[in-house]
Amino acid sequence: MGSIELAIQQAEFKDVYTKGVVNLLYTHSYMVGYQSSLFKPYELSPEQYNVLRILRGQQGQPATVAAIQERMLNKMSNASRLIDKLQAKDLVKRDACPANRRQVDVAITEKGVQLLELLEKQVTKLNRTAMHLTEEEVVQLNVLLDKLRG
Amino acid sequence: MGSIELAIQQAEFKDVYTKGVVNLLYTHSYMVGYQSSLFKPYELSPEQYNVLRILRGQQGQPATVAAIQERMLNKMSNASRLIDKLQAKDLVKRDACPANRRQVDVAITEKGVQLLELLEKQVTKLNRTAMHLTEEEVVQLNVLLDKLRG
DNA sequence: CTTCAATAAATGTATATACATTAATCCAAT
DNA sequence: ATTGGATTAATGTATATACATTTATTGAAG
Repeated sequence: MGSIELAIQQAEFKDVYTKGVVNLLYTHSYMVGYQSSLFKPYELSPEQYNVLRILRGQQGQPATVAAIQERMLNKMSNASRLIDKLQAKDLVKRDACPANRRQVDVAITEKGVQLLELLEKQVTKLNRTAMHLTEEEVVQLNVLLDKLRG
Repeated sequence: MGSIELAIQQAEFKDVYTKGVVNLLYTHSYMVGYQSSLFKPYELSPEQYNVLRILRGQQGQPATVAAIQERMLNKMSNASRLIDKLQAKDLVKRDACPANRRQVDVAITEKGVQLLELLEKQVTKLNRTAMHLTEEEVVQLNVLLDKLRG
């Protein structure tokens, strides 16, 4: 009996694909649990953290709300309101985009950069310790996940 | 540039573990998107579907709310209210547990079994087509995910 | 120039989730 | 038998999410 069957106390799966999906959902929940507890003291959700990372990846360039939405891990979440939260915490700032007044330029603030740097160290450490895999196995996992999505 | 970097337009990851976590979150969102659209016509969430599966796995035996909670994929979600929803749709029923009146026996109804059977065929097919992996690769993925959680 | 479809972001609204608290019941110790 | 801590489920409450609608603006076609 594999460990996913044990974890959710299911006797057996109909097929490996179904098992794979359940395993993916369950493992996701496992990792998000870890991350959330790390972010909690800073009142940041995992996706908020991710948006800060996206913005810092811009090398100082701002990004439009739509561009952020596109790069978010959870495509369905609401970038506009998520940015509201980050702005309320002074981690990002919004500016009217001069070239196109429909768009809004979002950029990470100095405070955001500093929080991100602080968190990043902890996240990196956490990811290593929470994933009980060797580097080679993680590489293999990445290959499989990339292929999975086609 | 691997496909996860392309998908979220990120230049490069600091390390493979961080990449692995992001890849996991992103792939999860990909699969949930598929599943949700399948369940949508039946006004069922993926976790509600999962609870129906848990109950049917009981071979007719009811399960307590706590037992269901334990086996749910998302440990943090609220089993009690989720069961409310299923009960409102006549897919499960609640009965006082005679042995221990604090507990509530939850069981799948005939209607629930029938909906589950209908959905299961579609889910099985979807899982196969949405996961662009061979059987061997899925087996490998399952091994890695099980090991990941330690 | 005016009109109108397309686009970008924000907002409305319903539901789901996370987490704390409450209410009922059980059971062990006195 | 009574008390008090532990357990079980339900509920309260705030926030997040999913999805539709609205508002403002753009740019192309007439």
